[in-house]
Amino acid sequence: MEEQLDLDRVEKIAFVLKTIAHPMRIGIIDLLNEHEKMSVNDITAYLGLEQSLTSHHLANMKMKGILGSKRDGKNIFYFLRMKEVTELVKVLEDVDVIVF
Amino acid sequence: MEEQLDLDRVEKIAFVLKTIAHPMRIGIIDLLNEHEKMSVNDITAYLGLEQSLTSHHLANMKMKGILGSKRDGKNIFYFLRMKEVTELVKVLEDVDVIVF
DNA sequence: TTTTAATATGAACGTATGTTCATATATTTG
DNA sequence: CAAATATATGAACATACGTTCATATTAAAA
Repeated sequence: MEEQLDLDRVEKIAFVLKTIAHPMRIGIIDLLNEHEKMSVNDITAYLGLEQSLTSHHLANMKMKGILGSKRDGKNIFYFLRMKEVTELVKVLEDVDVIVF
Repeated sequence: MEEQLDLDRVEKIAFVLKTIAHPMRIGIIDLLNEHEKMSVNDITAYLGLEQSLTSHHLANMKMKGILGSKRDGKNIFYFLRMKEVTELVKVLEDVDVIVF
């Protein structure tokens, strides 16, 4: 029936979308979808970014509940906490878009 | 196997996510998912925004291929062109998040 | 053919976001 | 403990984005 806008609801949804709406963060999600957990170093290598930038992206997604992390010796391993985000990627996999 | 980052792919996916990652744009998608087509006036009323702001959001999503529009007299009706976006909303519907 | 209604457009502005760089912290190894 | 390795942090900066406001365009109605 969709009578009135549910602000909390749309804000929540937009919040998650906003958090993952970045090429490198999609890359991270893909990787963690196929690897269970992964060190910052390995993620950095895969993305081809600077260590610091990768770390910022990871911290951001962790803070917002998308990822989790666990230290093991010198390494810190990140993993997917909000598994649903892989669905988002899957939905858009075959969509065709004109990117600017 | 996920051996190397496919930049075009993640950029495409991020592009769509970025385009819809806003509370009011989620609201618009919901509305057009339940109504087939809708005038700017009605969308504006539903969202409780200024006419101009609604128009900007609509133009943005149209330009990027998410929406389409068709004039009928004084009115312009918008409709969903990229139907897949409703799936994105659906996936996040029941996720629980701490929004800041 | 002037007025009203519906919508679009574009400049201006503040805020949020992504990136870089330099440095800090933690853990292991020699 | 000193050095090396892995990661985090925070300031600074540029750019992108959302919003407002004033005005333009288009179509219908009076």
